[in-house]
Amino acid sequence: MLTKSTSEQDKQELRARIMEVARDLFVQKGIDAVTMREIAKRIGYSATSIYLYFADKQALLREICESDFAAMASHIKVILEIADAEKRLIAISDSYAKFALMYPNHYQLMYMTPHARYGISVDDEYKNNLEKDAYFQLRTVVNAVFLEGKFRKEWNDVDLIAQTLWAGIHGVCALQITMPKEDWINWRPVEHRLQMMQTLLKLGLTER
Amino acid sequence: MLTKSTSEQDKQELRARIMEVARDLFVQKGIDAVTMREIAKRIGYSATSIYLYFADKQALLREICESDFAAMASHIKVILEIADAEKRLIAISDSYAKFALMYPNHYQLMYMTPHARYGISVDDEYKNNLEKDAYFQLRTVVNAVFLEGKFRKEWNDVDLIAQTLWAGIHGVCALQITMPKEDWINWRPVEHRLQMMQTLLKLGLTER
DNA sequence: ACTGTTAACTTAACAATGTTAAGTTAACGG
DNA sequence: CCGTTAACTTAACATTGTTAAGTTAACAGT
Repeated sequence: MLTKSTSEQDKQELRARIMEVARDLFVQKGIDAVTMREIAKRIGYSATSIYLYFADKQALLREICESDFAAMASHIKVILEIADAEKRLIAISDSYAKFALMYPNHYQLMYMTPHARYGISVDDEYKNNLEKDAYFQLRTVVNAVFLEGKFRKEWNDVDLIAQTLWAGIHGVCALQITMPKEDWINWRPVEHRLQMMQTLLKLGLTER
Repeated sequence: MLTKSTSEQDKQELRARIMEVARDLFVQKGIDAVTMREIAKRIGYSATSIYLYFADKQALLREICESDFAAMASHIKVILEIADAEKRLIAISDSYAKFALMYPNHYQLMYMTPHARYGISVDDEYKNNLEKDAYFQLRTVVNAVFLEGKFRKEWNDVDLIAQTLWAGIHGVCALQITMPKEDWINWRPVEHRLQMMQTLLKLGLTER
């Protein structure tokens, strides 16, 4: 406002700042509860300035989502270094859940918001990419364990296995985020629920 | 509009009609995308008339949710007649998933919307009630199976078991609803994923 | 049949929202 | 130092949830 972001770098920085502030607000108050004017005030510009950097609110949201998908994948990526495939699988599941519960609102944007409704569509760059696609990471690890012959014979569809594992962890996290303390349910600690889910899935997959 | 709803019965009917129409719109377009004026137009009254029957949009939403919780519980209730406890458990899980996938938008309102954010809080009448509380129904059946000694010894916390089972089924359904066809995931049919989830959980819970 | 009274309903209005169009002004090139 | 352009702002619009102020339908009593 005092000075204009004229250089390419300044513009990129301002763009990034808008995304940061917007994500914080989205995450804190919900997408529809955040106004463009509020975002603008926080970055010290007028509301309409945002439209110089993003086509509209939806586009802003979409970019935030994409960047969060990447953040999650990079959060998980270190796991892929682990040598033992089975340990890798446990670790990736832990890591996924940890991300979900540490950043519940990011997670909500990414995996609990009906994408079609908000016009979210992920760029191709994020698909089937070990760096940027968390599902692909999981599938890859599941495949490694599968190739080592660690699963019961009846489980021979790697995609099906990965998707079921995903659903299990997602279910625990999503319920925790949606109904964190509905008093009529005698909730057990989310860590216990996660632990149990992992154990059940593992027993079902591997024990003979 | 031509005639006024003066008798108690007329008023109740109009109230119910508002809820019906509003639910249809909510599930079809999302809560925030539906305007009071749109609901009003469909019932043939002015927008402000809705406020004669519901305090505000949030209150309307809350009542719809409550009524849907009851609908689900009643959908599940017939299951409780099944004599064999283990079969009852399978059936309740099938029935839950069936409801979720048959009425994805109801389900979304009920179990995938952060309740706090929309000020949803369920009336006491729906809690710990075998007629109206689906979680309580599940917990009851889990308890019956537990008392028959069908679970492995290490699983001795009935709430924990029920919550983990719930999370498993919920995870499959919720992912299906949120990302029904994201093309970069090689989705297996949701029926297969459900089947596998149930099998894994059962193996983990019962097999020695 | 008329007339109040009341409760059901409508219209008008408000502040707030996303977004566009029209103005300003800062910065850089000459 | 001036003119052009791109960055930014102000003004404005249609739409939203909601409230306040009006209208009118229905029923009760004469």
